Amino acid sequence: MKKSEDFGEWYNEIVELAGLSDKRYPIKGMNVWTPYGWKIMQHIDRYIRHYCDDTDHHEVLFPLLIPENEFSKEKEHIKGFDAEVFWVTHAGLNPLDVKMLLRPTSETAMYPMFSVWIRSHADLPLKIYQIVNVFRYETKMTRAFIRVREIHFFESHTCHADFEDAERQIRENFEITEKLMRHLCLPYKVLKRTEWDKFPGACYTVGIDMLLPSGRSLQLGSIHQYKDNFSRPYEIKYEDEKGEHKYVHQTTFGMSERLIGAVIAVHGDDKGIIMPPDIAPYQIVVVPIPAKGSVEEVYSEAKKLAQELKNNEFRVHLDLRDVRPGNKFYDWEIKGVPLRVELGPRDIANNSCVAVRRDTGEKATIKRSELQDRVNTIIASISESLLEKATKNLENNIVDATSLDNLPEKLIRVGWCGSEECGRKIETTTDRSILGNDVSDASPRKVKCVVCGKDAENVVHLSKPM
RNA sequence: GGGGUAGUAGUCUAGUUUGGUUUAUGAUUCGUGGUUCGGGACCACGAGGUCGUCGGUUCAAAUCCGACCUACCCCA
Repeated sequence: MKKSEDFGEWYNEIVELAGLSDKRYPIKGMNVWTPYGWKIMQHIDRYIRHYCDDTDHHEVLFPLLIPENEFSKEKEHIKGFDAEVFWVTHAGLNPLDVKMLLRPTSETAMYPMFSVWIRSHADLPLKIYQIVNVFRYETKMTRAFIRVREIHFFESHTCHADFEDAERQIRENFEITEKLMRHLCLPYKVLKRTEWDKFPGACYTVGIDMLLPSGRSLQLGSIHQYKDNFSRPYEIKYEDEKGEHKYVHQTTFGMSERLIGAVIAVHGDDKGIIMPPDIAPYQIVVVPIPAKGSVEEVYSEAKKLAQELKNNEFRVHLDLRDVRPGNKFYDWEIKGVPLRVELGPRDIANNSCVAVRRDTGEKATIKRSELQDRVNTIIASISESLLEKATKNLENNIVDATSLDNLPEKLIRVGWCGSEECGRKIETTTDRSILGNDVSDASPRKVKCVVCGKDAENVVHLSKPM
């Protein structure tokens, strides 16, 4: 189980051993969420709900099925998704006149309703989101959380009076992303996609990208400016103060279960995964160390200890299984519980316990009277150091290049004049994709286009996407 | 998009070359009882399989043939 030797194999093995998902369900790319993995996802969803609600988005739930005629209204959009939809062609024994599809994303489910809901400028902005599963017929090899056919994700959809207000929404989405990623201890890049790589139907697309240990990039989410590209075919109009009828401007924002894949990939080590404390199903596991003659005493003290920690708002698991302590240590290390607290006869005699950090392996003997403070400090420090380590790692894997020869398997930055001709050339000669320029970079440097040599304003990131 | 390899208890695996005495092998896992417990314990007894699915060849198929499903790999 060496992470550095074969990342792909390590990843599959860890997902299975840690009990995050079961891929034995007999449909390709449709895995079962097992309890431990689902708990992680629910913690992530909880933060998504919190930050969406906090910014006046409202949660909704649209039907899974979309009729074919609604799906077909925006022509770029169908072109982009046609090849990867699952169709419902029959109801009972009867073939359907109008086929239905399993949503690959919900624009075409929601927008007919938006057109009914929105009448006046007073109805704007409309900001909604939902947390659902979507279906995409992936033909490539699937991988738990990273490439699946049934995807758990959240999508927010907004409608605005004009382009500027939609732009404001996109800036708000960047802020939500930052807060969310902080809980996951994940560094990331916000990169504006090329014209030929944008979401089908969008005016522009911004990707939220991170880097895997293999050197490939992984897109964790995306934010789209639609302008009025969808509101025209779907007739989403409002009447402004002057009585004029105008089309709304729209945005979407989404992130998926890939976030879990990223957490595993970035923080994990040879012993297993390491859960960031904010999303860990259990932040602390209490392992009693019984000894001949003191079993009852150790167990009852361990129960007290666990309850004490629970009272201090930690998510705690007390492991009373009848297996040896060493066995439990290995199990919880694979599952990545941030902090392990051991309690044996020696500790009881000293009125203390032993705390072991999952990320560094550091052991500390803690007086029971100081338990709450010390544990608080350690948990906070684990979050900090996970983010710090991951950030350093990302920075060390970004390389500025002035030519396209002999590029390492990292995130490459090069100058690009912005022309499609040069862009395509960059992609074909390097066998990489242009992920785009960093939208958070406020002071663009003067560079030359790596292909034509002209002055360029775009410093774009290249990588091989997962 | 094109090609390749594989599928035998929860998991890994022997057996497939050359169809027929292996009761389909072994380990692990699981269950019960006991001794244990500060980094993967041990003893005893027990449980677990339509050999991926469907069809074909044959007196006879885990074994040969075909399709499909699934997993994994390589190339574009």
